Amino acid sequence: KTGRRMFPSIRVKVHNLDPFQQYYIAMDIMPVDSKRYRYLYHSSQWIVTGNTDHSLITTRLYIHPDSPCSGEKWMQQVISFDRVKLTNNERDENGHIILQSMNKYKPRIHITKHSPQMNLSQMHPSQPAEGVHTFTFPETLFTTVTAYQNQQITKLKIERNPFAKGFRDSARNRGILDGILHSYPWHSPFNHDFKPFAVELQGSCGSSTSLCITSK
Amino acid sequence: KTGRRMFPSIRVKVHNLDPFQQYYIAMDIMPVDSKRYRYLYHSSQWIVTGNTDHSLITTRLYIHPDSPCSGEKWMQQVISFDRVKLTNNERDENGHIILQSMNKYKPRIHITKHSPQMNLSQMHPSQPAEGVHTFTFPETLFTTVTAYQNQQITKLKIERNPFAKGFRDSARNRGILDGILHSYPWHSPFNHDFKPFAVELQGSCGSSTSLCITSK
DNA sequence: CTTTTAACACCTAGGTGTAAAATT
DNA sequence: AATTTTACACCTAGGTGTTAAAAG
Repeated sequence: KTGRRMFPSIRVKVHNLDPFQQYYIAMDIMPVDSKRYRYLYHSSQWIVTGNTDHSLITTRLYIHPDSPCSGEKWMQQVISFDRVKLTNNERDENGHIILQSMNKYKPRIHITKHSPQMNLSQMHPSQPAEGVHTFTFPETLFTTVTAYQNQQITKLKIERNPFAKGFRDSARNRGILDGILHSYPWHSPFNHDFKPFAVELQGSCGSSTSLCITSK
Repeated sequence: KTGRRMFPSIRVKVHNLDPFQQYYIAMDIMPVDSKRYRYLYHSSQWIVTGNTDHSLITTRLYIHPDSPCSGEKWMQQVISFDRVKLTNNERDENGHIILQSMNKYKPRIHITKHSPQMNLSQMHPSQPAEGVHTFTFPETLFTTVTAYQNQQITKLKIERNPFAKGFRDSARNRGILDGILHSYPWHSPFNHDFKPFAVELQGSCGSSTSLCITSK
């Protein structure tokens, strides 16, 4: 039970940080509703099949391994969350993010100044903590699964994830993927399925501060 | 030019930290003298062949990747520095520790409380900084090389380093290593050679504070 | 019936000493 | 002649979807 990475991983760029200030950057994943879904293969759509009580599980926070780091260095790089791992094991002891299968989720990015009195555990509750700036991107909404429900997603993963290279059949899939990639350039959990998004969209910007974050 | 790990890696246990205080733990490597050495194969010993000016190179600090971390968690685990990398490239830009070949060095372990006004760069100069506790272990003294000078060291590495398993010839080397291991249970750089040490020795203890560190 | 688990072959990524070549 | 660099085969370590079995 080691957990699984998300495949198209979350990658962001940050702007307008204070170059000389130290910051923590972290990610967590919030449910978008309290519904459980099922995929209808013949009609290629997700339908609601029940309810989920998310209030029982504490959301876990993934602190970016470069934290803490100066604003200058954060802004120089594309910040990748490709090492974050997801699990559906509610008793997980490896610090992975715990999600429930067949539910919809959306990742959040948190940025906060590095100060000793700031407890990182203050970052992830639903109520925003003082001094923590949180950003989400609508296009990163995804549905968790333990087995792929959609052959297009499977093909996308095999073709784009380097670790799945062993399943590539370049001759057969050539051309087929082009249309898929255009509408499904994104995302995933333990095993997964997700909504399309438009590439190069701007993410939400914190208007009350000078922090700004962009999806990349 | 990626640098090389040290093989028997530095592994320490710490005691008497404040469980609720945050600490940084780091390592650097100091020259033990200003001499350059050569190995005499026929007499199996190192002799002085010249001088080295270490004052031109700034010592680099390897901050343990778990830093910063609470005293409680530091004390729970064996702290391993197996990921530190050494290089002889004076223009290295990967943050590796820069050493010169055919010289003698000794690693140092630094522990300091995590406070925002503490600049980590204060840790590694020769003059100890305020609030930084430094420990060394005589048994970890080693000599740097680019090619092994001693067949016993080569055999030790092949037999003990998991990444060198491909060179093991269990039939031929069986028994030969026993005597070697008893007198050479230690250490290494880019490529390397090193002095013996007695296992289970206690390391130096900071008597002016309650910090205590033990080689493990 | 649907969903989850576990073992698996097949990859990426990177740490070894070796041996030949290059450097000094 | 001594030392360093480079490409290499051979490992460890770990991330894929697949598949059959297990669980519900």
